[in-house]
Amino acid sequence: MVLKEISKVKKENISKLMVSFSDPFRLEIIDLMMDGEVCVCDIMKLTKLSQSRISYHIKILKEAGLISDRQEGRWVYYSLNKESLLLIKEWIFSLTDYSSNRKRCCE
Amino acid sequence: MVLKEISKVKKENISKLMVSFSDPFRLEIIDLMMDGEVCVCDIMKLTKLSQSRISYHIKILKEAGLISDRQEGRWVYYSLNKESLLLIKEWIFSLTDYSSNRKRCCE
DNA sequence: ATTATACATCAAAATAATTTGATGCATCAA
DNA sequence: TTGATGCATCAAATTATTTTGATGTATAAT
Repeated sequence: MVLKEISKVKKENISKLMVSFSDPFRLEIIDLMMDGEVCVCDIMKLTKLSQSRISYHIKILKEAGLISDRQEGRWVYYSLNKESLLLIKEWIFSLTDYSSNRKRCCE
Repeated sequence: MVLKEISKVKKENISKLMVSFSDPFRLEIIDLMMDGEVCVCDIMKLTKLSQSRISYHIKILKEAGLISDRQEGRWVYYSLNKESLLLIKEWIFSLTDYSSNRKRCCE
């Protein structure tokens, strides 16, 4: 699969996912989620970011489809979304596998 | 490998790479490079972006270490940098493979 | 009922990224 | 050596993102 063969919808998904990866604090949050579900309060304890700041970044991640949430009482648990991760993986593969047939331009 | 086990230097590289992926025009440029080397003039023809605008995005990609350049006369040819792609690949793997040992938080 | 907790959302302020148009610097052709 | 081409770089203007602090909503404990 080559990037340009990816459907427009998928491309937009990938674009949003990449934007969601482009902030260091979001990378930190993603990092935390690799150990399993976390709630905002956990992230507050572990990162010292303010609550609304975390909620903001969570929203970006959610809108990119990267994370899912699950409410339990007053808590909302967030976790990484496998499908999105696979989409990214697929895309990265298309990037890394491209270059067997590279050619010189302007010829 | 887990994200938090990645060295600080690598993390910063990944962060820069992700930022470099976070713009739709840069994704387009990357897309073009998947067919092989391109010069700015090629990108101009193929995308209708202005020259300085392309140079700006090229600079971001270059500073992230994602692309390499090669000058030939008046032309500068850009191409994707395999090593960076592998770094990303490694990172994505750590993300997708994490979740076998997920646990509930706050326990 | 009242109060506290967990989180979302909002508007304003602060900060950062992008675009534009101009200028500069090599390289090359005439 | 003059003029054209390919590209980099710059400052200013534009646009987008992030942060902050306040307020709102739902849940749950007292």
